[in-house]
Amino acid sequence: MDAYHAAVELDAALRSHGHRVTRARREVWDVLVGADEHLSAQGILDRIDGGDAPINESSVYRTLALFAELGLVRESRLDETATWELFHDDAAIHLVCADCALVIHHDTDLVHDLRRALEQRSDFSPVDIDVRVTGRCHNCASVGTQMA
Amino acid sequence: MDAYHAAVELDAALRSHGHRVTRARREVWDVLVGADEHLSAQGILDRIDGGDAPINESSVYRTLALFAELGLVRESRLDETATWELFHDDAAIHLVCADCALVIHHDTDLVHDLRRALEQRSDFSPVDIDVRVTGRCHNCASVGTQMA
DNA sequence: ATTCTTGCAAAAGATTTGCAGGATG
DNA sequence: CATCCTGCAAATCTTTTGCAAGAAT
Repeated sequence: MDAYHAAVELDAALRSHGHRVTRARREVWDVLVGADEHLSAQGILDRIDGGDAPINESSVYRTLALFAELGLVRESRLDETATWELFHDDAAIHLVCADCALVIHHDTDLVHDLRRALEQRSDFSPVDIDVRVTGRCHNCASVGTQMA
Repeated sequence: MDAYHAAVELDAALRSHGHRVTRARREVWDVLVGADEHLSAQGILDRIDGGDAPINESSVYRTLALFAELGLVRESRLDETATWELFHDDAAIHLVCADCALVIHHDTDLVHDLRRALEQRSDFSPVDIDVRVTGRCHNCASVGTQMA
């Protein structure tokens, strides 16, 4: 998503629900659009500080809550602190290295399989599927092997 | 797992790693063995209070951290507060109702499939797979239908 | 102009930590 | 009896909230 379309999307999403377009919201949005990873509230703040005038912590939280409500972002609680990323409706799952905390995005249609399987249950209608795999990335795994 | 075997397992796990068997650890363990759901630290405390002398909050946290380190329990962060349950190496995934917060445990070997698929990647060795599905349970889904 | 948002500071809630006394091996 | 654990209270950290001033429509 390029900057122009990102801005238009934010604008439309906000206005169509009667919300105002403010600097805080644009800044947070820009950071999320530019991020290749999920970011914590602090991570977002840090990346905004690098720019011009700072945005207050609480404004970031309020903005993220609003974005989530509008379906623009998704909140994860993979770790002790919450993180956010742009919403994307794909089959990505997260592979988290237990040693170095590297996060790999991995696409697999097993998520779709799982969704299909769940949809056949009469007692639960799935909406959101979140898969987190903990393990060891290539680097950390090979370090462990050398020590053995 | 009956009470006898549960006690023996805890005893062995602790002693084999040089840790002592204390009342706090037994109490927390008993609660977890008897629980049919994941419990928060507070939930564990509440269930202990019902018994005899109370156990301190911080002891519960320290105990849970130790249990997790020994692989006896698994910590989840499905919600804003962490919850714990006995470790069980099965294919259970969690179905969480977005409306009433009901949690359904669902067994599916798609988790094993996913593990197998991941093990073929050269760059990541999976250890733990955690699947959380948000959606609507039968009850809440039918309420939504009636309103439409 | 009106009402929505922000910044600030304080509050709230969960989890962690230091330390002295008590329990365990 | 030497050391590990616990309880207590205070600290820490993330997230939330009230309120007056500032910005957007």
